[in-house]
Amino acid sequence: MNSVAELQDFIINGHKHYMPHMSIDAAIFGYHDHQLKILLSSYKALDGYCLPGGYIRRTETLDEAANRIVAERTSLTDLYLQQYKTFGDPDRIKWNEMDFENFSKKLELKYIKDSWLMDQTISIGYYALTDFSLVTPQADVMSDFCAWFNINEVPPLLFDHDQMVKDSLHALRMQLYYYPIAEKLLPAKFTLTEIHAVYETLLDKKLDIRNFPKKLVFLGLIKKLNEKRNIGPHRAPFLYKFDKKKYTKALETGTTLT
Amino acid sequence: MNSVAELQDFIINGHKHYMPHMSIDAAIFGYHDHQLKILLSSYKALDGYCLPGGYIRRTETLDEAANRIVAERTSLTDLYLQQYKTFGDPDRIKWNEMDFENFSKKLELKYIKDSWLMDQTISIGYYALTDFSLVTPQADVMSDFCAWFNINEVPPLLFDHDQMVKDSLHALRMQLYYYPIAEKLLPAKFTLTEIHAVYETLLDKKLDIRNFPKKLVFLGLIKKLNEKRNIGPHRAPFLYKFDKKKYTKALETGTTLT
DNA sequence: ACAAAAGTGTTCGATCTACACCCATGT
DNA sequence: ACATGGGTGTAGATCGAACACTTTTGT
Repeated sequence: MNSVAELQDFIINGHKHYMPHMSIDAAIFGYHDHQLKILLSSYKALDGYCLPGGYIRRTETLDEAANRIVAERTSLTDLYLQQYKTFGDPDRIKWNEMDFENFSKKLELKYIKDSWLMDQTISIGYYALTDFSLVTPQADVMSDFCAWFNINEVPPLLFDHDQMVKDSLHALRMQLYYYPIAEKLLPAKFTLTEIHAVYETLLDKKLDIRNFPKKLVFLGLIKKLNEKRNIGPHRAPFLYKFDKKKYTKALETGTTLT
Repeated sequence: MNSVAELQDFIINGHKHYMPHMSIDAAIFGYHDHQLKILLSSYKALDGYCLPGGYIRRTETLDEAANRIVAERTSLTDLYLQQYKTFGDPDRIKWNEMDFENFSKKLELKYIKDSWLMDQTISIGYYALTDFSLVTPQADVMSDFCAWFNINEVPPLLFDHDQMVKDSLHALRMQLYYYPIAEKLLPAKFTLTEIHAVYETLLDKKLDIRNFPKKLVFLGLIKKLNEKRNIGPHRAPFLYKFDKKKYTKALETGTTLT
């Protein structure tokens, strides 16, 4: 949805193609080089930031919808995506935070107030995980802007999105103990130092540098390759890769990792 | 909702008071004396069983709605209740399984086909846990009947409810390792044998009779009382109770229990 | 030779598992 | 005294946590 005309049509007729009263909000986490970020957007004439979201097409599964919504902002598909909780407090959206008139004026739209979009909405929370260096955040007609924020510098968000960030981050960290999620954040071949940094950053705690690889190799999740990477004036580190079979099996059954 | 007139009004005007396109389905698990059961209902003129469900009032939170829905079937409030997953496949409800004409005729209703109820619906899955001996299952105008089924004798269910049972049971068992859920299934004072049976039955596996109490007492979750129960011609077992403080704290933070 | 990062092994304590016999009570 | 279910302790294995020095490489 990129033109104002399309948006106008969406506002009037969207409920024929999308499920009304229902949205998906995505906490998209991005890792790169010891940093954990989250993608926030701001809407035209709304004062503040929120998680990117969208609606569910009547022909889509929830996972498909979440994938599409995330792809619209990141241009990436196939990143790690998980439903974690559904939010439905009747007062989760504070309508005084929405400035319809301003919004409509800014975009030269009509019918905002009576639109299906303005009814009470329950939101399905998804989180996604990707390498933020691969992503150029995309705004669209409704959003002023869309950008990565450092996880420790997230401003207070609109609606119940503070809660969503908190819950999604908690879910992500819990899952990290059971599922080898890190695969999507690393190149096909990576060093021990790199994967170690991923875990430390996502969990926001120190992991013993000597015990950590033991566990991963013991579990069979990663395999040492007979290659090294040249990194300048230092000892060349060995490269590792995920064992695809063990990895996908672990995604199903779960493994523990401290 | 107990009269046909109320139901008729609900079918026509319900969307003013309830969120349309959205329902809650509850997997209500009941434990008693080594048995695990689940509450199923069947709808008039629908061929088969399904999980009890309901709609969300526009003034309710999701948890409140789930509580109400569960209370309508069990007459109990305040049982252990958890949201575990939201289901939204566009084909999750096979409309050929719904026999509107038959249903309408049976209840002498009009307007079924055009009702808000007949649109595509996303369902929020909750599970609940209670002592089934405390519950007399309640049917209502829409349901023929509502009864406890042994968990191993659940017939194939309508819609995507087989998946719901599977997922909810999995969620329940996972949570049982982290949260001392059993409290709601036992009298205030209980014996080690009783709580042991609860865990073995819910997890469907053997737990060492000697190691099990060690863990619980070590964690401080339960406390030995200076009372015994008279159980006839055998040694009288000591009674235990949950340590409320530790218990509620564990509900927040989680504990592990193997 | 030195600076920078990689890589590696052992010990200790905690925890988990497995396992079998004696105890208390009522009839 | 006996039948029934209640209750307890220990040893071995496994797992996780803590910890510091040597190796490699390019300049």
